[in-house]
Amino acid sequence: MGLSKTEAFKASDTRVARYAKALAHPARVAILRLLAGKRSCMCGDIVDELPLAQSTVSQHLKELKAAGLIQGDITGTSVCYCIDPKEWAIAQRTFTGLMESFPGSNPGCCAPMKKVKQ
Amino acid sequence: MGLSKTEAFKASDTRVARYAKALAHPARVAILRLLAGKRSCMCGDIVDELPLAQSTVSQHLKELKAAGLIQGDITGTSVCYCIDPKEWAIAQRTFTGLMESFPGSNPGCCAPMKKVKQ
DNA sequence: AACAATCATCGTAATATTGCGATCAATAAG
DNA sequence: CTTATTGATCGCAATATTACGATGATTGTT
Repeated sequence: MGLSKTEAFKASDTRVARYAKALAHPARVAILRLLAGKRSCMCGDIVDELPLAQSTVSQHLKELKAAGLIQGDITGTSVCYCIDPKEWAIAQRTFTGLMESFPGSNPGCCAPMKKVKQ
Repeated sequence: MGLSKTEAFKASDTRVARYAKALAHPARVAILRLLAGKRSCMCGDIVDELPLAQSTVSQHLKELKAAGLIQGDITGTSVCYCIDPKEWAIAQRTFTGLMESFPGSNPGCCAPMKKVKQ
């Protein structure tokens, strides 16, 4: 079906998935790194840095914006995109919250016998 | 086209995207939380906990395994899945590495004038 | 050997994503 | 007013994802 049954899961899991989806493409990660590093970036500069067409980059920016991670302000004919610090902090906590829920080691788990093939 | 031009991006960005993709579905996040919490989990238990068919869960497990985040060991007729501590630590560093690349605030960026519509 | 249980895989359908060119809207420049 | 420039949006094509039922393979049980 292709339709994620998002409603049927816990809100906390859905939130992780939402942020993760925003990071699930190298182009979007690259964009975020550009914005995080330069702390300000014109849309045109981003397009120049990536091996993608302008329309494609615009779409990725749209997704990052939908996820709340970035915001864009119009300055004349160009647009300045930058990271939304508040949302970024939430995303950071969201990821560390998941990652730290694992104690760090798995003592008695999965006695190392035969690995499943798959 | 639908084919991610993965080759054209930096390896570090692709790595983030790979882990993020594994977390980009609530069901997979839920699975990881189950494994992280119980520190050992039979496949059957996971299926019982999720509102998805067995074959669908199996597919999600396959993706998590492909991402390296979990491993599965056969015990008789059932399979014990658990988190791969080593890979999990790498993923953790990968995410925090990205998230911390942002200083935390955006002083002079994007003078708050008109927000872009989109 | 026959049967049940567990889980992977296959086939299929519905939907989402990725990417591009073309076009549109808005502002700036002449 | 006309023309660039910038960036969003539309429409399309190719591919990926999500989900399920059916089927297979493996192991345990009778």
